[in-house]
Amino acid sequence: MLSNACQYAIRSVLYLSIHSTHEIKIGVKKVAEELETPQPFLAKLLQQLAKSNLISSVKGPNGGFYLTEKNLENSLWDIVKCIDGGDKFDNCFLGLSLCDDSNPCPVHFIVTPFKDKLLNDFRDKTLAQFTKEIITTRRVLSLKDYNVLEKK
Amino acid sequence: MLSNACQYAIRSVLYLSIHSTHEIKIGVKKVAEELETPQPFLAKLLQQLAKSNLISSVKGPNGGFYLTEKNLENSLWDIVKCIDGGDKFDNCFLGLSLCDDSNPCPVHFIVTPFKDKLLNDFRDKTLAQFTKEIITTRRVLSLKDYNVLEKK
DNA sequence: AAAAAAAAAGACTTCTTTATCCTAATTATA
DNA sequence: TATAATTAGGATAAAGAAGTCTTTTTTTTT
Ligand code: FES
Ligand code: FES
Repeated sequence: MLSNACQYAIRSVLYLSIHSTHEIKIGVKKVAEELETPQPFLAKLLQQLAKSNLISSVKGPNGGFYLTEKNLENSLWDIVKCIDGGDKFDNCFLGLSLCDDSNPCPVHFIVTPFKDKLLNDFRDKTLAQFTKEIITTRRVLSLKDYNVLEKK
Repeated sequence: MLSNACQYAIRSVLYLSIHSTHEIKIGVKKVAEELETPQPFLAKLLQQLAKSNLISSVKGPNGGFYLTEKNLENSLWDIVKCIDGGDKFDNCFLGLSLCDDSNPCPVHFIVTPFKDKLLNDFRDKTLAQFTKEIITTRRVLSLKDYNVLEKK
């Protein structure tokens, strides 16, 4: 559904949203390590997000990426739009050129409620809200330490 | 979610399920035209489906593809398994290496109910049942004539 | 002012998916 | 039996996505 790139981007922004502030900037290297994503590829994505003012960045020593209060007012949907484009959820699940209630494909009414719900969630919640939920409900952004935990 | 190839395959099988019988076989050319899919590409897919005994075929004049009673007992999921592989729905929506209730990503509990429902629908209904539904509820497999209809 | 650390930018490579083309094998029918 | 229609199979091409590498620019620190 979402491209690889977009998945990386979303997880990165959420990561920054949790761990960065204006004072604590985080470099690509760190983010890529924590999320286990290819570093140079992620760098491109963060650049693109920064260019679209979805995240903030500062060059030079102790520089890096971070989110401002304003950045936190954006939604996950803004990230998807930036990386994958805004028509990502418009397509018919079976590849019809148009997804439409009046010409529904055989799985249309199974798929659309879900798409609508997801789209709403992505569009209506700010990153700030989303992040708060992530923290209180202990959602994970990386399975980096999963094996370690299992070994215990 | 599903690959292009798999979407074509599903629509083709449903098309055959509606329009073909042992007596009425349908060639790739016809199917590709009706569904507006690239012909040689679709040919490959139908070959693959035939090889896996999901559809039947006969060569030569008046030959083509069709579904037997037995073919109709298969499910959409069988088609997905044949073309995209059986792990298609296992992946985490945000790209974590594992999708799992005990290490849920931020959208896990939004996404999984849908995936489960879809997977059940795909797995539990036979093509025969599915097709019956398609006919009684007038679902569409192609928007070939959509523009024509609009023009009227 | 120099050096070092980081992001920004662009060119390039690799991999996967999608799609096409050509030839062979099979079968009905004239 | 010859011919034509049609699937089967293999090789190849084109496009897009994913990922890498190198150079430039900016900024902090010494
Ligand atoms: S028409 Fe296929 S999902 Fe809406
Ligand atoms: S863990 Fe991400 S969708 Fe299940």
